[in-house]
Amino acid sequence: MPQRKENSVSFENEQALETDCPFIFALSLMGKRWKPAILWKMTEGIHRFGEMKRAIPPISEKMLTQHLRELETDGLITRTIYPEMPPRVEYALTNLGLSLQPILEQLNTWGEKAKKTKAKK
Amino acid sequence: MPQRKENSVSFENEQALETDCPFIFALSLMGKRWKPAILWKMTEGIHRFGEMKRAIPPISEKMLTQHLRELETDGLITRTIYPEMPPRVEYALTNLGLSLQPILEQLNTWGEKAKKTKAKK
DNA sequence: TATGGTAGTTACTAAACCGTAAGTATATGC
DNA sequence: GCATATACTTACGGTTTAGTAACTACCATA
Repeated sequence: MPQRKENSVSFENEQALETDCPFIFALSLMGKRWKPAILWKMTEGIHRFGEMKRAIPPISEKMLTQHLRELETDGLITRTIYPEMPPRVEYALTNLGLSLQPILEQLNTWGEKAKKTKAKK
Repeated sequence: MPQRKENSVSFENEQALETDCPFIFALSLMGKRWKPAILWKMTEGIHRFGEMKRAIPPISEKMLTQHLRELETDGLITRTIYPEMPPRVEYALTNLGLSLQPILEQLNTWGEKAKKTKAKK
């Protein structure tokens, strides 16, 4: 879904970095654009497309769909369709997604500290 | 240095996200492109421009400079110039930068786990 | 028959990012 | 006088990402 040309230098660089550094691989899964916000909201108990759209105001439907799909194929969330009318689709964190939570919290705390440090200057 | 047009929607979205989420703010400081790799190498004792260039092979000089500058203005590293010939410049982690280290390690561990999870499918 | 609600998809365009290659300054060694 | 070394800077153009707006499908209700 990230529409890369497979022979571009950027593509090759990214491959190389992700291959020999699990940390960069981790960031490629959860560190992109709206993904942190989505994961955050999910830990707060938000599970449906429409709810997320309202909870993360400036996100567009396109971006929300795209990121949810990627999180799904990367094994961080699951997607369950309930064949009702109007349709209902629910997203839930997998064990892998859940195991990220404590790290998210720590980075959050670090971010607060960094913000203060920066503000002082 | 991230050359944003201040009236673009992307710019406004990013501002909004960083303002109300310290986590996304944190990612904006250390989660971009080559920054993790740079920070990683610095914790391993690499302090000079040329060393980093060699330690992170596919990085270009332009990107290395750009990221070092951003890390500096964000308070994660310091830059010290020694007026010698040929010139010598040394980079070091600040306390804020150092305090990131345990989190980097955890994300690294998580990345390894995620990689295995993905490989199984 | 028209409206509303869910959960999307698609085409188009604007913005941001990244890599390449060339150039800067200074001094030492050959 | 030319190459080498360090640590950059700049212009340019291609690549990638993000946002907008319009559109889809299904059924229930008024």
